[in-house]
Amino acid sequence: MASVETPKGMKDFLPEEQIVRQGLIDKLKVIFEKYGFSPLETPAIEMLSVLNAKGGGGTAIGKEIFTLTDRAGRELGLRFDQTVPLSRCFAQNQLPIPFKRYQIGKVFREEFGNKNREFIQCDIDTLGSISPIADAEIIAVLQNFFDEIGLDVIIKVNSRRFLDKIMSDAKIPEDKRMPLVLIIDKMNKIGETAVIAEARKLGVDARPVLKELQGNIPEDVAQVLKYAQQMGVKDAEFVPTLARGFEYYTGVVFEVYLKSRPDKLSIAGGGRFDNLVGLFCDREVPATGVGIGLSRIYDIIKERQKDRVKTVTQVYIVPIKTEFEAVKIAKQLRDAGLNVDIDLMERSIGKNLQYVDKQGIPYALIVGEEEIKQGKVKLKDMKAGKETLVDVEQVINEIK
RNA sequence: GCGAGGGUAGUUUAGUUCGGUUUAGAAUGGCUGGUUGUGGCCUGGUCGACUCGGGUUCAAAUCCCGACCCUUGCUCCA
Repeated sequence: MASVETPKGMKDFLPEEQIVRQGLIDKLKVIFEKYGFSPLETPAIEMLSVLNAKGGGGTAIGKEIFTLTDRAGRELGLRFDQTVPLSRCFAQNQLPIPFKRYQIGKVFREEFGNKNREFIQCDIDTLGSISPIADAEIIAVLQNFFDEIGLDVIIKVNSRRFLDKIMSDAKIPEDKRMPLVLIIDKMNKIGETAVIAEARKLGVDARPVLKELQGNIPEDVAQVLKYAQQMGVKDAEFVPTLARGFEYYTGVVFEVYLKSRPDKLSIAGGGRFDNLVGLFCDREVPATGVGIGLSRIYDIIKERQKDRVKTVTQVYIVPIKTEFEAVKIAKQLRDAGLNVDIDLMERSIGKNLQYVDKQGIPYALIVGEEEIKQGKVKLKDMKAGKETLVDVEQVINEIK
């Protein structure tokens, strides 16, 4: 027998789980489209040079890219996010601005911590606009989605520009700024003392920077929050130590955390990346967007999921020596938009009902010779245990 | 990648202390029968495991070494 194992960091999602995950995706799509974002799909594999474009992923991500080589010797890599491919795609095509798109797909990172090396990211981005309304819309989408799935979150907002200005005012050498930003980013996790200690290891005195951070809310963040509130956002707030790891961010940045676990992993993150698209073409294209960590959100909500559904089937047809008539009834129901399944195992009626019960299918449709004679079928509500003799039209109305 | 703890059927697990008393036991699950006009209960049968490789030994799931994988902390990020 061939061995059965999935590669490190890759896993299967059985129907029971995938139904939940797809439900989340469906909700996201509706909201994305409500805000005027259209679907886009880019390849999972990109030229390595694209993924490695200067400033593309930053130093941290460089080593995390899954790389491969095709037979012609071309150096390729699996996308580690969807923002870099988006920038490449936009630069390659003549697209009108603002270009608002969403993309839901798998991204890959060969990370140390070995957990999910493959995970789903749901991205929305707006290219071509410098308006704070564009950033506010992104935040509003986040609020809308997390409200809908019932997660209590906090949306932290800050500005890279603001951080950079403080750094340069404090005369932090250019090459130390990014590392220092990353240390400050850990503030709410490790605390101020540890941040100062780590910065000292870097050869930098973080104290004047931290002091400056206590100042007023930066103008760009204020603008975005103002519009966001007008759009109904209530959980967003200015957090001066938020920074985010990618180097390509240039302005406002935001990150979403569970209110109950604000020091844990973020479940969505994004911001302005006004220089990224410019790496792939001659003109400057301002941009803002967010990546939502669907895999992580699923991990959170799966624990509160109780009666888990194992199938999407709504009604299961149990023929009793009436297979020929039954398949036609299945077609009628399917044409009416129902999810219909029919016995393929030639099981007895008892075994069929056992199967229906175990799968959690809400209705069984018993199609016997007696019913056929009357031009009817017997609809069984599995939960209530009640049976009614009805015609096919009524079945459709009942289940819908 | 580093530190710590683990790895027994699809899943949860007994057995590992102190090598032999076990054809590795159970529960749950899969298939199937009791039950070709009625499921959830009951009951019979059946399927299915010691992560891999080496070593010690008369004898290894059990002890030793190595690899791999998992969990957790660090790290990183969605």
